[in-house]
Amino acid sequence: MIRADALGPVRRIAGVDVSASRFDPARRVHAAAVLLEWPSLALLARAGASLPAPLPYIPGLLGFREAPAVMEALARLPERPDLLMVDGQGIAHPRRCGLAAHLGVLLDLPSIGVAKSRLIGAPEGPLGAAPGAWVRLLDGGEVVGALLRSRARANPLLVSIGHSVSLETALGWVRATLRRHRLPEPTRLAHAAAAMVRRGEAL
DNA sequence: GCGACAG
DNA sequence: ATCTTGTCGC
Repeated sequence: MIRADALGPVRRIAGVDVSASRFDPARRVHAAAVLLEWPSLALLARAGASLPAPLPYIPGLLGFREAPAVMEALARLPERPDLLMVDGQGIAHPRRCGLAAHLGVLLDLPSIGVAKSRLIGAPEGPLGAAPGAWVRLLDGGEVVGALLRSRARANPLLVSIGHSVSLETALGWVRATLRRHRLPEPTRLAHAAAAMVRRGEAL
């Protein structure tokens, strides 16, 4: 995986997320991909895919569980995005291979991980209370990501690079796609879409 | 051995 | 992740 910026002009941003029911005997993983236009953030397309989970949820192995369904959903989009935002970690992972890094490499797409909670690492220091404040996330002396205060009084987002994007650029894109919610639009809309796919509703 | 642990 | 509506507050 490439940790430096290697992305072209960004016109389309895709957001992906997965939803699953713990009671489903088929243990299906429902993935959704949304395609947004930059800079309007207008919704261009949505697609979903449901596949049986290859394995149960195991911290550290999320990529193997969710990547297949996510890749199928992305393949069903009418166009390939220029940038991918994923609900999960990028390299802020024990072996630097979280879901976002996993997907970025397999698809060779610039990718960013936007997780809602921490898997590994520790903040370099206290995080400011003001929206936009951020602090680096360290693991064994290595910078693996950042905590970003996207909204006042909301738990910070864990941003980490996936593939072909630097951490500075990743933070820039996350902040650029934030609106009035805790999660950036690509991930927020993908989350809602994935829930619809799970319920069998039309996108 | 004891905790921690994305979704 | 999911079980789940309304409600309190900015």
